Amino acid sequence: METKKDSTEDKILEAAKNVFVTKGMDGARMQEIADEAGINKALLHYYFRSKERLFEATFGEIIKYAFPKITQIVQTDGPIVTKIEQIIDAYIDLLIKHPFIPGFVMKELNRDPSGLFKIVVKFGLNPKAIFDHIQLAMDRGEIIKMKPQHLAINILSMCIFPFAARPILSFVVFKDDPKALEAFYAERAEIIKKFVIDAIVIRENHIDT
Amino acid sequence: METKKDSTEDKILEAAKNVFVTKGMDGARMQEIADEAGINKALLHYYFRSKERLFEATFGEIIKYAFPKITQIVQTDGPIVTKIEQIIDAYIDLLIKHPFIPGFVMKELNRDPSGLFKIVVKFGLNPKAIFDHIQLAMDRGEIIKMKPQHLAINILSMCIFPFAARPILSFVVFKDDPKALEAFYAERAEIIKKFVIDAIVIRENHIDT
DNA sequence: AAAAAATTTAACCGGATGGTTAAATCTAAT
DNA sequence: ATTAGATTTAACCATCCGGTTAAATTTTTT
Repeated sequence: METKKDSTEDKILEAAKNVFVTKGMDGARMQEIADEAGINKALLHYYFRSKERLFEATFGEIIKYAFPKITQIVQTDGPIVTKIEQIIDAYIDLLIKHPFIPGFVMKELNRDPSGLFKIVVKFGLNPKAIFDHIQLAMDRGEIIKMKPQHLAINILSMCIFPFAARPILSFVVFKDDPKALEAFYAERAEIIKKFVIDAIVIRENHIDT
Repeated sequence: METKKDSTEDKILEAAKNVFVTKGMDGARMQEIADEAGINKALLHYYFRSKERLFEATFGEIIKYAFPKITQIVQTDGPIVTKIEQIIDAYIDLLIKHPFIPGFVMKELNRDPSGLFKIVVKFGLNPKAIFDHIQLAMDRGEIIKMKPQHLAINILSMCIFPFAARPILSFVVFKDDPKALEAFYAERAEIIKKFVIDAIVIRENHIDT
């Protein structure tokens, strides 16, 4: 199941990713990572001196997929509805490819939120720019008015949560029917897009607050 | 900050709740729980023989708040829109009182999904009944049509996710302004209700699929 | 071929941690 | 007052685990 270069470092990072994502930082064992990488513990420390460093390297690899470049999409011109659709498409696409990211990121950021600062600067996250953009579209009358944060979180919630709560969905909603679960995920993009648009486009009988 | 009977067992459960919720099963330390309960480790094992048992007891206590009686609300008669509003109100109310439940539950169910089975039977969770109920309302033309699972998950997502992702919201969106974050949470119920209703009520210019 | 780097083996250290134990002390019920 | 249960103290054990080390072996580079 290897993907890129088969170098030992990559094998380690790949193995670490698997173990850390399923077990978390606390639950992960260096020995298990070594086993999964097909090497021994000594070599593991030979490459990454400590569990801490290995985790940080792995976390960095994973977090890349967590915050896609929505800023890029937002910066283009065109109706905001189109941009929202693009963002939803991009996000769901990403999450279907990396379904375990949300759970992992939320778990670890809850454990130790200190890493958030690095992430924000590293990815140049600028939520304010996005919120301003949304606000502008609202002022222009493109969509109904609400605090931009609420709209953004509403969209992100519907995209991310179903993946973060995958075990619950899997067992409680789709009683151990993996096919049905995958089909559900595949439908999400279209569903969310329609849902959001129906909620925010302005119509005659809209009670605008 | 004690609430109910000040019995030792309650003190332990209260302390265990705090520690387990913040540190998780793996990260929690028996010594820390004993300290937090104001007792010693020996007495801790005197009441709950092992960490495993203590965790299970605590988890049971916590999980009670995770799946509120939406079934009750659903079973009443009246328009489904009203019921949806009641459910959102109930859920947000609950989450504001217990903001750390979502993160904890998702973390632990991800770590060991085996506990889900017990929960489902214990609480008599019957999602199918809910889905059927939604489907019926759709067939009656009360709201637009979509797979009931999507509607339910959309609503739950917008309710739960902002709490599960609290650290991200706190730092990235409301840069260390706790007041703003609390205000945001307080607004959620109204926002979600309006959002959902605007998305699902039938209007003339609705493109019904 | 020689040198350097990568990898293995296997043992070990030390600290943290879950759990136990035995004796002593305190508290509440009989 | 006696007794049983609750609680403390303090030491202890076994295990797990992150990390180290030294030597041997293999692979790669020069």
